[in-house]
Amino acid sequence: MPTITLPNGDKKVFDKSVSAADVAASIGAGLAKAAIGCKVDGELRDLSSVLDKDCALAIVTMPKPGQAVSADALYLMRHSAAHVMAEAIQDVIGKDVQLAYGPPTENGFFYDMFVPAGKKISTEQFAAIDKRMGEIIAENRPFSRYEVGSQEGLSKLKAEGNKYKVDNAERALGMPSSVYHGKKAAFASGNSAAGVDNAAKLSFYATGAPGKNWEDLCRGPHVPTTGRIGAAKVMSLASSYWHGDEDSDRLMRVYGTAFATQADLDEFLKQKEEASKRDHRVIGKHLRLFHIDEDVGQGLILWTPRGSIVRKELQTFIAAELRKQGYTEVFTPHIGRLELYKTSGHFPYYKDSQFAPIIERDALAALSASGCTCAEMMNRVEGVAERLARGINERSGKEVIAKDRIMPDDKLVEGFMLKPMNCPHHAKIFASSPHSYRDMPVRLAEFGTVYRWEQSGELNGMTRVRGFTQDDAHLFCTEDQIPAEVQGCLSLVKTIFATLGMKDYRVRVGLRDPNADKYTGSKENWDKAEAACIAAAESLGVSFSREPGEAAFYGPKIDFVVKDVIGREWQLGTVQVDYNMAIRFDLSYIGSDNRPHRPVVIHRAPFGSMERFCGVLIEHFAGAFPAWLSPEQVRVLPISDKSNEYAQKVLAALQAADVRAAIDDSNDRVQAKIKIAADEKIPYMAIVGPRDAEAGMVSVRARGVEKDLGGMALDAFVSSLKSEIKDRRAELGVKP
RNA sequence: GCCGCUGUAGCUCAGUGGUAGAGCGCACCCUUGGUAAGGGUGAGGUCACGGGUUCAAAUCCCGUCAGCGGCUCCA
Repeated sequence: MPTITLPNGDKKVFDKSVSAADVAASIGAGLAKAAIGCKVDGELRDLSSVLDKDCALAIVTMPKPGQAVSADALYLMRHSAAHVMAEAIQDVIGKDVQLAYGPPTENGFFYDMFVPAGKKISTEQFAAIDKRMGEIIAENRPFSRYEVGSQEGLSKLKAEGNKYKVDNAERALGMPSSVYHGKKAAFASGNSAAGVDNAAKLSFYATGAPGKNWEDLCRGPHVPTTGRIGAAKVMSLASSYWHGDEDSDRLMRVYGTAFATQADLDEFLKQKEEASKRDHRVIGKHLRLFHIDEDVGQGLILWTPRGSIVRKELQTFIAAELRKQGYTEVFTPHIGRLELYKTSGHFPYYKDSQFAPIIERDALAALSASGCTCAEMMNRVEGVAERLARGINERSGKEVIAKDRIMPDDKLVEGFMLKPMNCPHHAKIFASSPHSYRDMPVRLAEFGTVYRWEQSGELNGMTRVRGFTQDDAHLFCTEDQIPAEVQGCLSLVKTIFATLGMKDYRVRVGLRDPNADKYTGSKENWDKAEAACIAAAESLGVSFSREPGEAAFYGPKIDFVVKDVIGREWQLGTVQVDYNMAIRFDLSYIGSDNRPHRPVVIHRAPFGSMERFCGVLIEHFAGAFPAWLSPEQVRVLPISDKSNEYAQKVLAALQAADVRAAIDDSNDRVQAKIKIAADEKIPYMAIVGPRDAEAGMVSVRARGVEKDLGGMALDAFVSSLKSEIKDRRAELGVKP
């Protein structure tokens, strides 16, 4: 006798168990028709779910025309569309394509599958797959759920010979996987297979009739019939790894999406296309902001004159803020000896993500004379590295700290490394002179360029590169100073985001994993540092997430993350507390007790890197920078040659006021000049003709405004613009 | 690094086995025009690079490099 509570609070009592569809029908024919699923006590379920006890029920419906589709409805459609796509692919490519895992995602769904050798899925088959999906949807076959006992289900899947589905089933049953033994196997529960109760069920969904139509192991839920999938489309291909484990099987991931209506799908595709026009790689080329040249190398940014202005303005801006906060500026070279990185721990441990060492000339000549090949040379370098990694002195057999691990008579190949981080150089500056507690904190800032060997497939415009300049600083402070210093770093980030009008970011506070013991430093220190990070994040006034396990092994951190136009997330600013570096470099300061103490180091980069930040900023503004950042702030447009002379006078006045201005004295008509300047996102146009010349005026146009603002006296225009630039205003505000 | 796709003029792209194309941009000429592209003429290409198949390759095949979308990674 279940009592069903509806979202509006109404209660319905039934004298026997009913399905959610029955309940919908009892409310109204319209609801029954629109229903595609339900939520029972907050859990999304099939519409056919049987309700045999009291519960709260909400019916999930297709939207009415003009109504927004609910996230639950989209989830059901996309989860169902993944089945339809998988069936279509098996029809088009072959039944021997083995399905692995196919969940809904933020904008659609994907299905990972193993494609046997000799077969492949390519975009050329998309049309055929789409067509077959359309047919399956048109057939309006029911999604039929059936359950079998766990042992029976497992035998069934094993007989089908698809180890991925066996793995899924075992995970669903809380068993350790019998087929996957990779590095991510640990998450399976500790139950033994023998302990699994056959009363536990596995659910399957047939797209049609069980035993007759296509089916898949799946926990559901789904829409009632394929026809309830409004519109679906296969989107793209990628490779993926089973369990995300790169040592494991490589799978093919097929992405698709589904929407309630074809119009929604078309709108989604259109939005994607519009977003791609804001892409910093597209705008950067069009506005000549940066260039990447094959001959220079992938992931290496060439800042063109226009882009360099944007970067320089940002650097000038932040440098002024740093002076206010008592930073001192330093300069350090782009390379350092391997010794330095043995101390810091960058070499050899992270050699896969660094450029190969630069071997000294004499060593290179000696190696070359002895017939040493390049490969052997690396072995010589890395042979040392291996002994270092073992941390054992081969003679004494004792464990030693990093620097002492090299035996004095070791025929070490000397060399340098392109710096992957600035901190070792800064640590050496700190160590170069004694410090009293009275000097602390010592804040060393540098726009330091670092180089990292990112995997080629990971490179992306300005946002993921192999050489980049961090607006880096290291704050050497006492334990007590951590909260105030972290606070200061965050206020810097806040100032930057506020000045640029960036509101759409999220903040992650990386904390210890409570169950791991990989962390450097005492528990008490960590507690204090974590509390300082959380308090600082709270003071930002924006929501943030606490992420246990996301701390670096050397300390907690606060990261600022923004999305690009395609929806990918990029980390920009970061603040990290580090207990480790001072130990590695044996840094100290003299306390009031006249004894040496360990400082704590805070690494921080409010922009993150100039490259990534500018890339994100280009997309944020769609290339339409505020006046203070614009490479060209005003373009002077003479009506005709007859006004060129006055235009030159206007240009000179602007330049004398440090305004970045240019003149368009081509023989285009003024209409064309306006179009060109608008395309180039120039903030202001000063149009001058004989009338303006006579009155000492300019006719002003502001970017984004359909018609001209009217005439202004030249000096009023210049001074108004100057103050807008000086104040770094985010909006264009010059008005007659 | 992995999977799929792509690489033709400075830019955006057409060209699918038979003499390399368009628009924009650029140069020059005409036009001297008051608010989102006036007109004409012209220059510009080892069709990413290296092999192969073929009488013949931008086009088909193999390899390399680079770009794009994902995966993995990101001290």
